[in-house]
Amino acid sequence: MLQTLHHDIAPIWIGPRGTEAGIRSLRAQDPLFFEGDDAGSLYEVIEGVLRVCKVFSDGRRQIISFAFPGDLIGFGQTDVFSFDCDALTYARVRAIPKSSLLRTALERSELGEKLLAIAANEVNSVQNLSILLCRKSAIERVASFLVYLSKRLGEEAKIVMPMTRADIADYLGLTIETVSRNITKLRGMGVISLPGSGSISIRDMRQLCQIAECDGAMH
Amino acid sequence: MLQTLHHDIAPIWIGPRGTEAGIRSLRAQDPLFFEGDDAGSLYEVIEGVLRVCKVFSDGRRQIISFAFPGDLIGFGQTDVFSFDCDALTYARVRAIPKSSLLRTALERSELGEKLLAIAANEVNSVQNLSILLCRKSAIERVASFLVYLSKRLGEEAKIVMPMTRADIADYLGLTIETVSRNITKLRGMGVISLPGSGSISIRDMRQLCQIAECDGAMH
DNA sequence: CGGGGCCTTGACGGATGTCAATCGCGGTGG
DNA sequence: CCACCGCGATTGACATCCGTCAAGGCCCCG
Repeated sequence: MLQTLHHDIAPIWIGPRGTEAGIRSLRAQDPLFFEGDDAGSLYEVIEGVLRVCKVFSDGRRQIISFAFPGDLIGFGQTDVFSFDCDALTYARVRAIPKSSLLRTALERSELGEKLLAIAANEVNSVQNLSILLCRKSAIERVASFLVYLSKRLGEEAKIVMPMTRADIADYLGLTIETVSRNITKLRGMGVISLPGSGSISIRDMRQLCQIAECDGAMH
Repeated sequence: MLQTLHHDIAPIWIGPRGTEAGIRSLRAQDPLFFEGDDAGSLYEVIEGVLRVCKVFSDGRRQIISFAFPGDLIGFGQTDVFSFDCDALTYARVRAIPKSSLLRTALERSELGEKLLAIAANEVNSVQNLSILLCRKSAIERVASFLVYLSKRLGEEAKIVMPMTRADIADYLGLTIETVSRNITKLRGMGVISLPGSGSISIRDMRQLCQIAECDGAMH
């Protein structure tokens, strides 16, 4: 399911570990790159949350993924990026030149397998997102998203939301209003509460998972 | 968009080219493997069309991809397959043991790049499918699918459909009825015609692409 | 000629999108 | 300190698209 996106893939980048080489700091709303930029590097998120999205000529926007610490951005992009990326919060990322990535992978055979594992993970993530987008109702999507977000942010009861309703909507393939209505509905069911602006508390994770259909079948 | 799925990636598998080693022949409806089977090999399609799909406990089915000659099935699967695969038509596939894949990739550095390119392609395919599933109306999806199918089957005017309406529906995230209605609508618009059972002629590819929103933004 | 898939077509209902009004909160300036 | 403003979120009314259910047609094959 959604909450399995990008899990448990350890960073494999050997490079200049202790140094600050290739580190970029971003404030909230700062762009990391735009669609069409040269994709000579990929990025490993060190801190913060970033947003990867594709904007269409008619204004429609699809958020492809949110990237949390440990995630890779831009893996599998060939010559130029096919999407935009910007920071939702203060964030730090490490740039990984693609050349060094390939060289490292070739020098150390066990890394080749990790590369394949990352590719597999990437593919699985997007497949799971597809299934979510095409087979789940609005409330199931919202519940799935909250479960996913909780896992990615450390399983704490109170989630400080790094993204707006519009971001959630564009990720889940819904409208702002539908997201809002279903968050309200979940609150009415006692599954979550909204302790203050920009945060959500999960009061009944078990039930939230049931609504999200986190049952065995989904992976 | 859709029609860019799996394009222009040449087979990289060196192995016993001229021989018949690892070749499997399938009749229509024959399974290639099931979810949970050992994923020790992936498969390159030589001839025919196969269907990759995931069946859920509640009976819902999501077709993840159709595989045409030149396509790879099972790339990125780790220990066991996470989906079923069967043949829609008579088909031949070449089994590629994963061990030989990794070894080959490591021995020849240019293949590492091809592996990355394949991974990139795979990720892009699924991303495009996500966008289709979550941002397009039914008629846009059907039109996209027909454009995609046409490209994959050699751009001939008359398409002999290898799959049923149910397959199309489960690929596009629609119902059989909605697919049927929109095919009828496209016929009414003069964009396609149905010369006989199991085939479709594209009469106005330009307009079909417009309906599919094959405009520049989509890839 | 009859049967069984598969496909098409119609009627209807419900979930979600659209449009619009309002709320709540934080920032800013008087 | 308070009033105002602006943005995001919420809520409501309504429209629309698509799914559901049901009937019938087409075609292949026995």
